[in-house]
Amino acid sequence: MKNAVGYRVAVDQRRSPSASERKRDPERTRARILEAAAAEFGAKGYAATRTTDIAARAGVNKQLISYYFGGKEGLYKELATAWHAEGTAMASAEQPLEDVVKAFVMTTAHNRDQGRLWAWANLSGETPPVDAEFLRGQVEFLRARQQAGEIAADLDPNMLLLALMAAAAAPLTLEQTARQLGGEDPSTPEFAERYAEQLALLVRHLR
Amino acid sequence: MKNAVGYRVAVDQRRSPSASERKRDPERTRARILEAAAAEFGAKGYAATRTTDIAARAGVNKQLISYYFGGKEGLYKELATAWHAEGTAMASAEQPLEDVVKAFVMTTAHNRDQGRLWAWANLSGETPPVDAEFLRGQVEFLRARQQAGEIAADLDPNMLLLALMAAAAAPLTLEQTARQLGGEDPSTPEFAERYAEQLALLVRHLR
DNA sequence: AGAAGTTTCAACCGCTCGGTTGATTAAGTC
DNA sequence: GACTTAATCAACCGAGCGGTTGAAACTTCT
Repeated sequence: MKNAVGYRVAVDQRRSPSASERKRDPERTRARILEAAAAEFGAKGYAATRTTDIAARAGVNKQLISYYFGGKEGLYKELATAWHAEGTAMASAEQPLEDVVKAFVMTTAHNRDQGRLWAWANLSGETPPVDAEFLRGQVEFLRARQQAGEIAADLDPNMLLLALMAAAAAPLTLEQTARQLGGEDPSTPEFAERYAEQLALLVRHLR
Repeated sequence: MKNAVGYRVAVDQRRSPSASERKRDPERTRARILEAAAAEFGAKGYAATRTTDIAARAGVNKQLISYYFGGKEGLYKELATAWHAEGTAMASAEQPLEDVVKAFVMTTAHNRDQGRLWAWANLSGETPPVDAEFLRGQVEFLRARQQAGEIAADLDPNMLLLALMAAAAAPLTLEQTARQLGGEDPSTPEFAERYAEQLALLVRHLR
């Protein structure tokens, strides 16, 4: 079982009091910390995040961060090296490109914390937690769609993927500029919906 | 006269020794600090930047940051509220859209520090240092191009601008992902050139 | 040249923050 | 129920960082 952040949680259930009412529950604590950390790191970036804030949000003592993850950095790394499963799945099918792009946007719209983490990592020069596997798959997908005549032949799949990913993540990565632009809040599901629609429209013009 | 960062420098020249050989030169010092700060803030973001590093890079004593800018935050704000002149100019003409997009990419390719600063600001939730004026101008430009039949009628200029800006800045904001993608260094002028070409190609398909 | 003001610097200060320590409490074991 | 082990917490610690201080070095003015 995985929680929102993608971590194993409460695997074995053999003790009497049900997991939810136990006073001490390491799995739950771990999960809480991870969730809080994703939110904090996502919101402020690694350097500006305070371990105290993570602990407070998780409702636990800050020492537990060291206890479970070996400190701030360990916690961050755990977060960074672990979400692969989520996004990877949705790729590679024979769906039309526009649907894939739409899904892309909606994925970033939920999982905002993950997406922002990815953006932070990119800016700070870390190798972001997206395996090359996934990227290659997406490029191949684009190439296939191109061969199928769904994308103009003069476009380089690599470059196109880069542009599309950036565009899809724009409501996250350029949240403030987006807000300046339309006056509305780009973090709402409604905005994501409309934006996804527009991007889909855009790629439809690429054939 | 303005230096690379856009600040007034060496305004009056009435003292005997030429500015370049003076031992003490407040304008030069200010300019050096600003340049170093842009590089450091751009590279690591506000929180992770150390004033010591800025001073070292500028080759001056760190106290001068307080002396001239009232501390780290003052320095940052100075940097943030000041570059308008640069980008604003290049907009609004009657050029074809593809050329504008190309120029967009190339602008981010030079001025990397400024662009990264903008990206950091966006992520950290500050209102980024691009005045609404400029953005409105760009939207109007897109609308005009649309009316001229250069862009499909079903696209919303606001959304399109957001997507295009994100895409144009991708080699900056998604530098690491871009590197993973093509194996090559996305910070080189050559890459920017090719990427700009591709984006231009892309928008050409939007009509 | 000498005074006055400006610019620069080395040393220092206080605070914040991540991490550690050692005690306390709950859970599992026999 | 005693004993062992795991989980949690409050208090403390040292490093690192941004900022301040006070004096020295340079410029300008008269």
